[in-house]
Amino acid sequence: MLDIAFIRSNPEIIKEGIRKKRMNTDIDELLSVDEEVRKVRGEVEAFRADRNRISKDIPKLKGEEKDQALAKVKAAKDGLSRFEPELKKLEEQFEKLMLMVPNPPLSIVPEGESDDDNVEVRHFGEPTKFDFQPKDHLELAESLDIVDMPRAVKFAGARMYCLKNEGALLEFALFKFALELLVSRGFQPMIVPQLVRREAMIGTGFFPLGEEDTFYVEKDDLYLIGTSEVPLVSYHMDEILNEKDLPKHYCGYSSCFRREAGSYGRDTRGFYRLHQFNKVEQVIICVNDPEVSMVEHRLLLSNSEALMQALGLPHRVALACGAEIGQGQVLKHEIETWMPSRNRYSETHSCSSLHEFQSRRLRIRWRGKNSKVNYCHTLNNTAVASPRILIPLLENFQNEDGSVTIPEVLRPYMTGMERIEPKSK
RNA sequence: GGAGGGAUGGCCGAGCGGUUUAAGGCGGCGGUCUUGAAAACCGUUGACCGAAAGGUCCGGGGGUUCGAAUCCCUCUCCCUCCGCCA
Repeated sequence: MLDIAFIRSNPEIIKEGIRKKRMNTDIDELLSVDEEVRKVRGEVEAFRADRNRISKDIPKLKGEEKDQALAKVKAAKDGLSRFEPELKKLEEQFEKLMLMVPNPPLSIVPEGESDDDNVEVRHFGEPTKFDFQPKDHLELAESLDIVDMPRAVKFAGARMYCLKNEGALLEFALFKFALELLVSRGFQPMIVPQLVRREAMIGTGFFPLGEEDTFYVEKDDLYLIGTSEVPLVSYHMDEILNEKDLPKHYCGYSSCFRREAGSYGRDTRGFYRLHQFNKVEQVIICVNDPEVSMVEHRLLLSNSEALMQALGLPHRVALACGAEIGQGQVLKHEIETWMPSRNRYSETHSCSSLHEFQSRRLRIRWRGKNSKVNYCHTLNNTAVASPRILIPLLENFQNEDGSVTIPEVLRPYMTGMERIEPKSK
């Protein structure tokens, strides 16, 4: 959510942001409702002021004077009953429209229509060359006996899977490694609720636009999170934080659930697009200074790059173009990792700055030395998400004999194992 | 699931129909003192909308009343006991 005062005085900046993000939000409608709300609110407040002023004197009055005062209050109340329902209706409409307004992207965000227009910032390593015919990750995983998709689909439906044997161990190894790396860099590890209230979904900006992509538990009116960003940011909802306690650096581990509505038939093979996966996510809450949050953004990015470098996975860092940036984000970098079977770099990490977008919705504020209260900035980035990360890991580190070499940094978490060997059938 | 109790400013906590303009404490900020700090003392300090006048906010929503933090209904959450259970 943005500041209505800012929208009011800079509608062209908002409209330009909408254009750059290739969205279609009607700002003029919002502004006209805003004007109407303020007009009607003025009426209502005048009647309320009347009522309050007259009521105050009533206990002191007697007889005819009292009757006159009561009549005046009645007139004010009649006025209120005329305008209050209208105000309420307008305010509801206003709130609804405010939730739709996108955060304008920073000027450094490139123009573009799709991820083909993302701009590479730097890269690590080179696309892997094979002197044999490489297998894709699903073939590898099946021959290594570390996955069972058909059985998962049998009892849980499409886009479901079971990781087994070294696959299950590998996932735990990745998460343990990621958590230890982040903890060593001062991030606070968190295990968080994976079912949340609607408020948290709206507050973090996933609703109302992303509602179709979310699993809903109707009986308890709770939603399954699509990322631990939701609980980690909502954690400080309705709080006023002290400047000395900022920035907050969190790393949360959770399962993530996504309906992937509208993606039928896309990325159906293997580990790329699934209804459920696990992820270590980084979240930062800091003061609302764009320069400070830019420094934090770079920190988030560098953490994930360090992790990918330690794993030895070839990847590139790309600046996401306008159309690829979500409603609330002002800046997004992706880490795209080389996936031989796709013969391209594909997204494994998404690093976002949201400025005040989430903190305004969740009322997360901070108090500075001058006692002034401001909204915070929030940021987030993937540390590692599995099984998607297993695509480049299995594919890039496969050997001609069908085995897969385990990255050295993960071996301590896998009883020293160096390779996963194919199982003979 | 059953029975009771509760939710008040950044935090703790009083108030239970009209000088509440929400007491008091803690914390924050400013000052005195000090080489500096601590302690002590003095002052100051709720959030939101509005250009202002003013208005709104005592968990959310609704109601009673001339007037509600205060009374009634309802929802959510927390605590205690019982039941069930990992």
